[in-house]
Amino acid sequence: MTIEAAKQKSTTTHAVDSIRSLIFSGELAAGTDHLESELAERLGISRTPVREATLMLAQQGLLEVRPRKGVRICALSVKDMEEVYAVLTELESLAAEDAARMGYSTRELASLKSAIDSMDRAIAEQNLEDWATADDQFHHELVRLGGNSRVQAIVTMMSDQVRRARSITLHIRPLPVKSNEDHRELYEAIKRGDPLAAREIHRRHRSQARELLVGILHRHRLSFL
Amino acid sequence: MTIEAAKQKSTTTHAVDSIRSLIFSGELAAGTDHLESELAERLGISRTPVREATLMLAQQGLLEVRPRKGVRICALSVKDMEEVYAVLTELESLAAEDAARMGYSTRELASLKSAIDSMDRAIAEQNLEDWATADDQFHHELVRLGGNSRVQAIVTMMSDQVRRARSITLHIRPLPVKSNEDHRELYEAIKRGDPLAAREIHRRHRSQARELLVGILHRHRLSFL
DNA sequence: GCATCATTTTGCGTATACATTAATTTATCC
DNA sequence: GGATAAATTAATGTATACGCAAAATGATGC
Repeated sequence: MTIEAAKQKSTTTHAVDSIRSLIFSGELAAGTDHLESELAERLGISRTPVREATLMLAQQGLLEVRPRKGVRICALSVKDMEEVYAVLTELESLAAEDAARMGYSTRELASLKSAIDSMDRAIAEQNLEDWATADDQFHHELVRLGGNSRVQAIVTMMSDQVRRARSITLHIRPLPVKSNEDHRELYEAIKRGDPLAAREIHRRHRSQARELLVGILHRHRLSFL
Repeated sequence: MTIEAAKQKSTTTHAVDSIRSLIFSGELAAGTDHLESELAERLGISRTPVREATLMLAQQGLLEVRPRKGVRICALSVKDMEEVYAVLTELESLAAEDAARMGYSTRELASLKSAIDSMDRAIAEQNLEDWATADDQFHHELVRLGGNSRVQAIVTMMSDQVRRARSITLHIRPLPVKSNEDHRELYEAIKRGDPLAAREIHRRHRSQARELLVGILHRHRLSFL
């Protein structure tokens, strides 16, 4: 572990991080309402940074500000997940295409490779949490390599929503073995500089992931989470 | 014109709108810095709603909050415009595809058609401002018909950036005649329910628009605006 | 007993006050 | 004269105070 100066965050930043965590951990459950004053007290800070934090999180689609009713944590319907997956499919495919066009060296692709290896290991050990973490890392690396900062920002936002849904669905879906074959194939396409192949491989990958997830949600009657 | 109750906006909302306008009109020029207190005084309000507004606008990519230096209005480099166009190309093409899949009636496509007609008229009259307005309307309608609310939100954000660049480039570029042929062709594809054609037509359209704009920016040495 | 109106409470939006820290200026030392 | 350090200023981040409007509660009339 690296030694880092304890970077002092502003209270507003702390509020953003804390509220995000509370949402992801489910302590602020989807669909529930929470007053500014309640959140402020919970975090031991005043309403001002809480307000600023909620405004930002609202822009990010994690909650809704409803005057006098408190902020409502966004519930994710199946339609929401379909929307999110559609956006991710498009933008990550673009990133894959762009990444393949960049002519990255093996060294520059090391972190992508490393993410894939981590996923392999996690699957071998049947450790779903590790797999999910590595999967996040893979997708994050992919868009980083794509080099479009706006795509990165959007994908990060959308990935947040996927992560929320996945915390529910992770344990009721099959081991994502095929998923990893796709990732390797994509890695190869990027390494050999084949933009169109990279694009199509990832597009297919995301489509299948989308259908898998939507299928699960429907079968388990998880229309909202 | 419909009679509407003058909806009373909150001061924060007013601040967001005002600062946006000031940015679009160029009164807050790209690359310039502005203190919270300066903006507050300018708008005749306190710092609180200004802060909230700037935080939101920062999330939307229109400005950057730089502690102790004031907020900096984002300058758009050629790379920025390329990024924006890349995102728009992907997401609008998706919207076109989805719209074609919806099986909309002629009546439901009326506003799209109307936008195209407005563009035709504007071109005939060589009225570039009207053309730009109609073009915005067209793209807005297109993503609305696509039915993905996240795509709509993202495209709206990106369109803001295009609009800023366009206010500079509008008068130094050729009359967008070809552009309108594309729009008609897309309209037809959506009407007859041909998703793949709709997707490809719009993709091509956006690619060309992107190359046109980037070419202009380069030729005129407009690396930043 | 129910509806309507008055009253009270609550939560939010905004302003303001205050503390903190970065930037700037000034003074001092070599 | 230049550099360094102290002092001052300035801008932000945060807390608090306040007024208003919506919701909730209670009272009154029928």
